[in-house]
Amino acid sequence: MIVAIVGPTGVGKTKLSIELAKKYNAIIINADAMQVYIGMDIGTAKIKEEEKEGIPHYLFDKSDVRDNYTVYDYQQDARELIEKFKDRNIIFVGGTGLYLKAALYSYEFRKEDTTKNNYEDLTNDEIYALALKKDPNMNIHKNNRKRLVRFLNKETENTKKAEPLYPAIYIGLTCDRNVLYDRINNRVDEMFKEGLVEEVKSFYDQNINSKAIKTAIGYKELYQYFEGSISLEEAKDLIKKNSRHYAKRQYTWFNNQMDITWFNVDFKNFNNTIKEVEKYINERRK
RNA sequence: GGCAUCAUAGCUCAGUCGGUAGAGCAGAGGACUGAAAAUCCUUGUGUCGCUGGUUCAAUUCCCGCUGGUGCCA
Repeated sequence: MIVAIVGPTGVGKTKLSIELAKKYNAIIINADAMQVYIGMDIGTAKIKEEEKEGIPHYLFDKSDVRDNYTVYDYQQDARELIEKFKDRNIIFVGGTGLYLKAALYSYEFRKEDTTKNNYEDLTNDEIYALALKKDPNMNIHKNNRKRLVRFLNKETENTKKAEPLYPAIYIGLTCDRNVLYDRINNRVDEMFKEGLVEEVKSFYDQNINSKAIKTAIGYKELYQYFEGSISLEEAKDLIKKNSRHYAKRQYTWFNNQMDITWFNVDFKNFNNTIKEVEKYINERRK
């Protein structure tokens, strides 16, 4: 059985994953694009060693921060684990919808041009025109330069709609939007107390400017602070804001890209939530 | 106390030489096949502080009131 626990940042996915893993004697596989990196701990709210309660965790701390770990790598690694543990219960936990879909749905990544032309000297309109020339049905917006360039560098694109490849039970954790935003804000304050600034500073001092650092919320903003372009307070507020925006995008993905069953989290009595989810899983696996 | 100045969307503020208003941020919705915590798209009606006056018509001009800010006492 494969269970995937999804939802926005800060709803309690990690906690639920441990409880369910204990009940179903499952292993846990990370489905979070940033928790794969070694050393990015506080800022990614990664589970601590003592919280794992002896349950095997995979694809956490998988890559060096300096390396570019991509969806493609994730798909390979995740599917390898699915095969390896096909006789066991597997729980995916994480908020990166694309990673989950790449692992569990029929995503096929096609070969890309390795010369990596980034079309730097072309305007958005010119790149857009090139993409349309390549495929008139292409529907990437002309301002989405990053995706247009990627599209142009690909030999072909798989246009088939992605179907579920590995049967899985999708559990979505959610709560009232205002409650979630409060939780996110408070969690950022907690991260600062736990030493987020020091964690990020050590990367900064090592002169690391990798994709992971430039991408991850909590890291990119503190880099701006170290570089002197914003104050520490501003960095903190930015982290909160970006986390809120991120949570919203996660909802958009999970609501529209995957077939999720949502559960409202009872923060006062988390056991209620666990029981509700467990009941649902037991019904579904019959 | 006197003089000046401000009061407009949740916030910061534009603006209307008088015809009931618009940006940024916040918020909301959406897209998504090798950077995904990324990248990109769509979305702004609110007693224009309160009361009265002038006017066909006032958020806009005028009197007063209330509150904020600054300067002078």
